[in-house]
Amino acid sequence: MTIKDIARLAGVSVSTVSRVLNHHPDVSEAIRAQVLAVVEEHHFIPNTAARRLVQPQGNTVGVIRSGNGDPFYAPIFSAMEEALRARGWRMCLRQLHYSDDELACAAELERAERLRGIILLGGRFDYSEAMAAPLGVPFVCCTHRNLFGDLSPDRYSSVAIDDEAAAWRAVEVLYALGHRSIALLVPSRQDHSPGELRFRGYCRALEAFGLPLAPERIAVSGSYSLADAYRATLALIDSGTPFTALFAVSDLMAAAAIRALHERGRPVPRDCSVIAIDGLELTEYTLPPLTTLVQPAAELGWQSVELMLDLLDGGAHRHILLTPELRAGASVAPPP
Amino acid sequence: MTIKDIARLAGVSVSTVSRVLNHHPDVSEAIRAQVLAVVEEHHFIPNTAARRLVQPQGNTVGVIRSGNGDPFYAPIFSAMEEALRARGWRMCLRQLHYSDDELACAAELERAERLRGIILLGGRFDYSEAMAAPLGVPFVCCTHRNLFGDLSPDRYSSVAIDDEAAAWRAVEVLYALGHRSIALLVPSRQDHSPGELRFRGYCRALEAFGLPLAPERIAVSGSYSLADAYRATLALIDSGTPFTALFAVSDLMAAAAIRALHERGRPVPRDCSVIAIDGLELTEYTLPPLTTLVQPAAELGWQSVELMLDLLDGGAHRHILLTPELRAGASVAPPP
DNA sequence: TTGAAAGCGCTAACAT
DNA sequence: ATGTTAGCGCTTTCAA
Repeated sequence: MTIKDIARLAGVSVSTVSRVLNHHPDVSEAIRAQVLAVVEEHHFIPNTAARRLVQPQGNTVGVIRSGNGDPFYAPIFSAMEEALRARGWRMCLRQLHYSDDELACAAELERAERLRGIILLGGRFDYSEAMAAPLGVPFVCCTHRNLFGDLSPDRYSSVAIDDEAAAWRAVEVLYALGHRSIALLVPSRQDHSPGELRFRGYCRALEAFGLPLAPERIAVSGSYSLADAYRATLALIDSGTPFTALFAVSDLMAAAAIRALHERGRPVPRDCSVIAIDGLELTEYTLPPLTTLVQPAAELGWQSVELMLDLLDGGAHRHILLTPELRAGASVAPPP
Repeated sequence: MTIKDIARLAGVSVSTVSRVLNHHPDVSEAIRAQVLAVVEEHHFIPNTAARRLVQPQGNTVGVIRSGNGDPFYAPIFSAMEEALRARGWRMCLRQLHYSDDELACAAELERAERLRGIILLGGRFDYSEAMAAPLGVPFVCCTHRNLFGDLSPDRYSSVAIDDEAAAWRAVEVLYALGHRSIALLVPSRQDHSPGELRFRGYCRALEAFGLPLAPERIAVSGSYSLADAYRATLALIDSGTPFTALFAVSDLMAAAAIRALHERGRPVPRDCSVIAIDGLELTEYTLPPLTTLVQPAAELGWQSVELMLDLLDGGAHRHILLTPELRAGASVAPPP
């Protein structure tokens, strides 16, 4: 079933069918109805491949999802998919692991699927001009910015929270409660990921509050995984370093940390407070409910689509910084 | 950049370039190398739209993801995406909410994207012949089977766990510990979702163990959401109905139930045991770590791809039943 | 082993 | 307002 068949059945030419299908105004109402009737009757849907072949501009946006497996990205991704579809755009997805090169993948996808633009969800912070060079279409970073590479800010767009500021706020909450020995749980001090920025925010906050930065109070887990966070927290506790509060850079890591603390006889928040950043829905129902800075997931998703469509419409690159909201759980309290 | 350009640059004809690109054997090594050199040099990737237009058979499998938002599906989906890509297939994704009609969406997607097959992730259990009729390509259901509709089993394939048996096992674990008043937390008794099957398994198990089926011990939450599960559990507790254990039909619901129990002064597992089905990674790190029947997520994902490719290869429809594994957490104990 | 040419289904000039 | 027709980039007969 092609438009040729529809044309024949409706007693019109293919171009008329094409016009009807593409909502062109210059078709008489009578003919339009006539054609649509046949289309409906046969459940006809035009061949997308042919359409894309002939239309220089497609309507597909690529989404590269890095750090796959992290539940934090799920609602952001869903929001993106919905926003894209609502605006009449197709999405082409590629899921990557943290170690994969998302920019190389993006370039490949762009050419293979004739993408109009690319949204990078959860990528890295260290793009160079050279890495971005193969990309022929605009791209927007969601949940990250290029803070470490030399790629100019007017070469890409982004939506993210201010990780450093968020970390500062987390530490501030603990400080305001009276904590002076605040430990940190982070995957790495210098992996150019959000963790590094949150580590920075932690350092700056301590400094601002006149607290010493004690390296022995920093648990480096090596990854964002629950298992690694759990192990690193146990090691921190077992090292004997005193601390009355812990700032975990992600909800997931905080959950693992709380279990570790509990198992070493340090109930949260009575013996130790825990705060984090991300705001998974589930951690609102854990014991204790986690106090955390919630990232506006849905907004991150649709803002990145908004940014993309604006770009495709000739708009300039922009960088949006969203503010996380403190979700008061029950994992923080004054020091014992 | 098209194969025409490549042909010109390599000093050969377009058909030769096409042959090289498609790994046809009848090309001399010299020419092949010559062409590949030009292809490499220009990072040429053939236009997929043109390719798909001309090839009667595409290489795209559609994935319809229902019940979007449930974190349980995430690892299954990732496994699918990876399996598909590893075998050289493209994936076209559509995310749906529980209320959407996945079969109608599938039919539309099939024609718009020229799909070869469709995988339904997390759909319903009540397909009729009429609903499946518009589908012109084979489909496989992942995590569900058609237990309520009249669609014949040889019209589709499936991979899932035996929900009823899993529920039975969950109840059995509680029974073996000595529990005789076992409550149930379920979204609905008759929504044709996995919950209904697990409800059935619960009923059958009680019957087999000679335990009465007390309707007042069944908390119906209305949905799979944390918030609803939390409310329903509070209502169950507040109703005064005695119970020493609770079987929640999903991990997520169990987490919410544990918090509710805790807040009403019934610590888990000392005062009340809780068991569930699904096996989210996170619930292994909650307090207490959840005892649950873990669904083999990765296997569900790649088995559904396996089934699909087998079907596309002329194979017959099959129905695979996987067995969940008991993950011993710390949320169950003998009754107080 | 290689090349020439037809045609996949569609859109968009251009004609009428 | 409607029809005719030339491609879009590719694969695949069919010839050489």
